[in-house]
Amino acid sequence: MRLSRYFLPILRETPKEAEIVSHRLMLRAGLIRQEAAGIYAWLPLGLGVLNKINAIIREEQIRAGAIEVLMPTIQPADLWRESGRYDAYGKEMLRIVDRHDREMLYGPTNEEMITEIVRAYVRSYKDLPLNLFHIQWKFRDEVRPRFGVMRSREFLMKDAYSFDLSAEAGRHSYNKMFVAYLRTFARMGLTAIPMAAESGPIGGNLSHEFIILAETGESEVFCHKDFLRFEPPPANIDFDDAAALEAIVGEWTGLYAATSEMHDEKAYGAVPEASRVAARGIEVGHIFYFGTKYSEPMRAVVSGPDGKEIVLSMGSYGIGPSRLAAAIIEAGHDENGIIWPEQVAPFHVGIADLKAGDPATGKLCAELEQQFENAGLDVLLDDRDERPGAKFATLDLIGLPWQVVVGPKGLAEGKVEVKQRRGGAREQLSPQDAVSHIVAAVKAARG
RNA sequence: CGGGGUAUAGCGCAGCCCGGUAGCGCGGAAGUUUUGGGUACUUCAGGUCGCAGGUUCGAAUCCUGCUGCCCCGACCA
Repeated sequence: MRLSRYFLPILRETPKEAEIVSHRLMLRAGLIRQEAAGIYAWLPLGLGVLNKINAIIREEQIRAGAIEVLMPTIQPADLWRESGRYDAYGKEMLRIVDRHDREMLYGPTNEEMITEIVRAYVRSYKDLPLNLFHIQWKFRDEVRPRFGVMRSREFLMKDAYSFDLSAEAGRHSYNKMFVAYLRTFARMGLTAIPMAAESGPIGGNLSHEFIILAETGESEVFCHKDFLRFEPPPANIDFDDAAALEAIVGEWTGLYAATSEMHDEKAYGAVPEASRVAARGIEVGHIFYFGTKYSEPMRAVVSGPDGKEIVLSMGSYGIGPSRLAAAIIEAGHDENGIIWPEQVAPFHVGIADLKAGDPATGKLCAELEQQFENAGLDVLLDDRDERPGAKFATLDLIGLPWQVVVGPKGLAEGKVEVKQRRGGAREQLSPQDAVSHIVAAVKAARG
């Protein structure tokens, strides 16, 4: 992609409404634009990140056996009357009336709808277990949206819903998602720690929040230091091996970890002092097992082997991709801008043509661009007629993991400068070495 | 929803107290200059001063009402 033909509205100054670093950088780097309180448009660079996050989530959901669907944003109120949540939900639910005076709502979540779908088609125990997920925009009319897309009213959400014949099978489904989440966040370059959680308005009795540590996190968290060294489960894990999954979950829940709401001073005190971590965290995922909370009132049942009716056991599993984009920035930035991990970077490499219009630098830049693209990397070529300083500042701000600087000085010696955004290390390499070096590094990071 | 702010050019702000018809920096356009870490200078374009009403010869400025947005708290993926 040529920057001269792209849409990258970067801001030199920080809009005053942005308090936390991810919000500031998302506005400055041209990722998002606020359209109303807690409602954002995603600009090309931001959408690029969001799509990469979604792709990782989708891959890991499918790996764990979940199947993708897409449910609407607008739902009929009657569905929510069945579960009793229409009156229970309160003002956070955006209620709307259509031209026929039918009561509708902009969905804050989809348990009722997925239960309606499953009960309509699934009649036999042979059709289970089933886990359906979707990635869709949701709306919660927060009293006070803030921190940009970290706590917005409209937000993108991956939600998976599991259906099982028994609580025990439901537990296995829960564990599948638990393990999938460990892999998902690790692949985004994040260390997410599962913490015991309140199940809130969704209901249920088994629940974990996945929290990443960040100074600007919204909640106070306490955990054992060893979590920061845990390795995520491998890609070839057998999701049908219930015992193996239970062992992994056991390992990841064996050490103390809790948010302030669930904090137990006594249990935390039992952790050796040198291993205690008290920090702030951002919730990026939340999983629940809630049994028959919705299937019972909504009559989601199947016939068992003996012909008797079985009420389905359910769980739901959320990840907020839009919030994750901000969380990843909170976890990776410096004074100059964003530092994207390779796996979610909107472009893997940025090429700066320091003398746009010069035939020699232009030719080499075009060749480099082509070679990176041939290797499957996403490339942004800054071919604008700008001063070198402006190009360096732009590349640092938007945080692409690798920068290749092509200028007349280096070219005279047959070299280009390769800079790694994280850490800032720079070296002079031949164009060929630059390509192979970066391609190898990106492939290694992608795993 | 309680408390506190704020609204003037794309962004950041001054002007308001003491009413006289709008300004600065950045950004944008044109040009000169510069050429490896947001260069310097010149010129230009761009604003129903959030909206509605009122006071006044005259309102960005004073008064009333409304709305948007932000911050603190409570709440929350």
